[in-house]
Amino acid sequence: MLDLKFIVANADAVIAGAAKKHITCDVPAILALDTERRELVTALDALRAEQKQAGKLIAKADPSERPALAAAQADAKAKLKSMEARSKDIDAELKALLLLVPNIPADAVPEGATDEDNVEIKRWGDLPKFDFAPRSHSELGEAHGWIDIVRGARISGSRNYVLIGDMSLLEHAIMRFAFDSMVARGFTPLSVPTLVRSETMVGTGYFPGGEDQAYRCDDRDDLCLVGTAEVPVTALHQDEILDFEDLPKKFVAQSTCYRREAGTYGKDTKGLYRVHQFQKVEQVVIDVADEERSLAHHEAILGNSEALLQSLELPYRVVNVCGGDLGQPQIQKFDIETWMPSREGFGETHSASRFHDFQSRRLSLRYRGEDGKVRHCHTLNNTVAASTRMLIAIVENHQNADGTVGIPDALQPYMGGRTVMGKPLT
RNA sequence: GGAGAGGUGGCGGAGUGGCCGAACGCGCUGGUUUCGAAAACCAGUAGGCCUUUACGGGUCUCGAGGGUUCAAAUCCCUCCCUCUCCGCCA
Repeated sequence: MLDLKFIVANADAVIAGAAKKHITCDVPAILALDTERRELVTALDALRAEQKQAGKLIAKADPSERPALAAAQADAKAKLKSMEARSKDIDAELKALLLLVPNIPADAVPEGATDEDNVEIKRWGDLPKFDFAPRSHSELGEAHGWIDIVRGARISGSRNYVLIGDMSLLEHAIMRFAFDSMVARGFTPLSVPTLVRSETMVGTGYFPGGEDQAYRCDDRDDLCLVGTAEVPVTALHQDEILDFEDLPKKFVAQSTCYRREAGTYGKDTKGLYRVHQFQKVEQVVIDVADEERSLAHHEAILGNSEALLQSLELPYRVVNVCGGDLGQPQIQKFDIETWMPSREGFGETHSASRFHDFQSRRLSLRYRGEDGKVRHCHTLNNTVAASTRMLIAIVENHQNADGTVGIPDALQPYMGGRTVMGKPLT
């Protein structure tokens, strides 16, 4: 959410920002409502002041005079009531409109409509050259009995899976390696709820707009399953005023992630690429409202994930996500795409976002600055490792001609010291 | 799921209709004192909104939302949350 005062003062920039993101929002309606709101609040406050004074006079007056004085307040009372009702309506309308205004993308965000317009800014690693026909992770998974899609679907419907044996171990190995490496970098490990109130989904910017992508419990509980630990972690200090000495706060959390993937029928149906549930280690940074510091954090959290991919010996590229492919809340986003031989291309594995105070304003996440002033924090986050897409990349990139898979050095300690998984396929 | 208790400022904790945005204590900040520190003493110390060049003024908020009243932290209703006991349970 943007600051209403900021929108009023910078309406053109807000409109231009929304256009760059290809998102529609009604700024003129917001301006009109705000004008009405100001006039109303001024009048309302004056009336309330009168009312309070009158009340105090009644308290001091002789009891015999009270009924008459009280009766004289009837008009003011009625007027107050209708003004308050109107005021509440305006606030509600304004809030609803405000929640739909997107954050303004940074100048460095490229113009564009879809992910095809994202701009590659970096490439690392040599693409694997196979002197045999490489197998997809689905083929390897099936041949080794590592992945069971059929039973996954039988239990839980399409886009569900069961990992078996070494594949399950490898999943745990990746998650633990990712988690440990972030703790080693000074991030505070967190175990958080994956079931959150819809209010928290609004606070982090997923609602309104993303309802179709989230699983929601039934009406008995107003709870949603999160699509990422970003949600509970960013919301950890909501409604608080933090001390600037305690910032930045850097968190790492592993969680199960649930995604409905509505509207993706027929897309990426094979294998583990697009699934309803996976594990993910996520990094979140909360800091003071300083653009330079936010930028530095953004580079740092991007670097953290790059380091992970490098130690897993996986080729990847970094793209600067274009305006049209940016979500409503982000100032800027860098995606890391890791090479996946079966796709004969790079597949998105990481997403590093910078929000400035967009989320913290919704969450009422603030800090007291050195000057004593209270401001909204800046927030950022990035994937460290998402289980299924990492599994795809590792298994496909490190496969051998005989169908075995080399375990990257970094993961070997987490795999009982083994260097290879799977028996040679005939 | 059943029964009960409770949600007040950074924390503890008063306050059961008007003088309460809120006693008192702790904490924190500034000052006095001191060679320095501690202690003591004095002062200050929530946030949102409107208004004002500024100083300031006004208003709202005592878990959330409604209601009663001239007037609500205080009375009534609904919801949320926490705690205790019982039941169930990984």
